[in-house]
Amino acid sequence: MIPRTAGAFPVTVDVVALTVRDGALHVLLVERLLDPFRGARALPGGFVLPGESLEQAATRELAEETGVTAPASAATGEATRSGRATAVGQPEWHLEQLRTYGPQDRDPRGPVLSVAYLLLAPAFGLPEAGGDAAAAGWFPVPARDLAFDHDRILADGVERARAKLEYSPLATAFCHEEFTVAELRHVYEAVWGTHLDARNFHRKATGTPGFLEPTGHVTTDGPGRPAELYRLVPGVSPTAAVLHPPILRPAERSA
Amino acid sequence: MIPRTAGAFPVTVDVVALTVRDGALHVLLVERLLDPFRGARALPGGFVLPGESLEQAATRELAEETGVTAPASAATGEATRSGRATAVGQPEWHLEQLRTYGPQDRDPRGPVLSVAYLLLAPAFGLPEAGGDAAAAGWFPVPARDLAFDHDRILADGVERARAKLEYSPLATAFCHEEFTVAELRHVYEAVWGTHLDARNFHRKATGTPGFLEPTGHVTTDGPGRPAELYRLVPGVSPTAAVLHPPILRPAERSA
DNA sequence: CCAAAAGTGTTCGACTTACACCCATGG
DNA sequence: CCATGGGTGTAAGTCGAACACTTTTGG
Repeated sequence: MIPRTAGAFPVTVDVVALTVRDGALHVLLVERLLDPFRGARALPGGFVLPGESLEQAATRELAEETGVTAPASAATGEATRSGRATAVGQPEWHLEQLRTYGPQDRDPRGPVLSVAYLLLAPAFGLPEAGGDAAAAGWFPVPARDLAFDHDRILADGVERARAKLEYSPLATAFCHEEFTVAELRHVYEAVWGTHLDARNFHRKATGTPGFLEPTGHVTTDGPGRPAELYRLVPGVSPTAAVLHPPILRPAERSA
Repeated sequence: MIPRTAGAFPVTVDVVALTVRDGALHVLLVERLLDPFRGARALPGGFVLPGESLEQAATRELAEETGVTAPASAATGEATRSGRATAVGQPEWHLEQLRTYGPQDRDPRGPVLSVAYLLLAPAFGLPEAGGDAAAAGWFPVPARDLAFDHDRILADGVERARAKLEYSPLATAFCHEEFTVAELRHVYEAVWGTHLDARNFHRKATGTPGFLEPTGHVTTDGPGRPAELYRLVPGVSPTAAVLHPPILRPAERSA
């Protein structure tokens, strides 16, 4: 039924896993144990196996290479799968398709198609490396000299994350379930690399409908007045929902 | 070198080709001559051949099934290929990757990966059908009961186009090289399905930096004062550039 | 009491909107 | 001259930026 002239291509998934640590954006990278690019750093990823969906392949490769796993019981949206990592910090995930690269001129072994995914998570520890990779770790963005065309894929993933912070509740994907407005603001500042006015941000974030819901709890960390804790309004998808009005980055409005 | 457990997947490209005709958004559809879904309407597309890039496959399938061709001499951006159709109206094209679907549960013949592309062009006539398709034609959006998962792909493409009109010069891709402000406004109105105030739109469009450049020419079509002709500022990519401030659709600002 | 962080009120300027008004052409 | 569409001026409302100010904790 499928024409004989049609090519069949090996397909890989590569995951741009981003988090905010120490006030800066970090990406999850592995060191390659096998050729090609042995010893180089790369995005976690690998070949899609027969019978798998792309998202299944992405979560499987992430588990094999970095030890981060998500149970199959996770709630799943249209283009988004959310899970809870059973590894260390038990953070929630948000996985979103980025774009597809190839198949020509990106792998020395021959034509390979790669479907890139963007994963956003709060900071958590890395349990172990495994599979075809060693020394999984968080590296500050931008990272350089990655294997294959991963420099470009990383740049595309970071740009997507930056853009989506503006008009979606995506920033909450970098926070734990309950968070303060200041923690949320630190996410915006880290991803955009800008400084935001704490007062105006507080009013804007709490005033945007469909975004933040107070939990009634407070934190008393460090000096200063205790902050109220918020969560994303239940039922709202951090990757699919749209904020009105948007949270614009300062440079945006230089007309 | 590539592990034997890795699957190899047939890969197709499907093109969501949009244009504005008679004040409404239309999509280019073909009638399938072969099973599966023989006789059903579908997006133009087909299998990627060995040695091809995804964009090459997209333009080849478009040419085979609809007769619309673009020369290889076209200027090419990062994720965007622009061409000039040699068919009838000689319009410029803008091709942009949409997203990837599959490989499971979308083709009765088995797992098939499909990379969807979004093509935007000014209205032009369709020369002929060919290849595995007949009766290529423009159909009003939304279209229903398309083959495979093409209903969803079309919906994703239309939503992408609607969103990108706001913050990119994408609307100019639906116009010929020189166009009036009213023609540009009709594009926004057709894609969004809204009415815009002609006076305010004129000021906004001509006042946004990096968007419109007067050519010095005028049109004298029909009654009324002749309109000045504009073009997109040279060197600006309709798909990649960002407008500041954006052209927001009216419903957007209901806070 | 003081430092520090959370949260509120207020002012100013930029932008959106609605619409009055003028301009230039065909019939 | 008048209908039609192109283009500009202007005033009211809305929103974000900047920042003074109050609140609530720890030392």
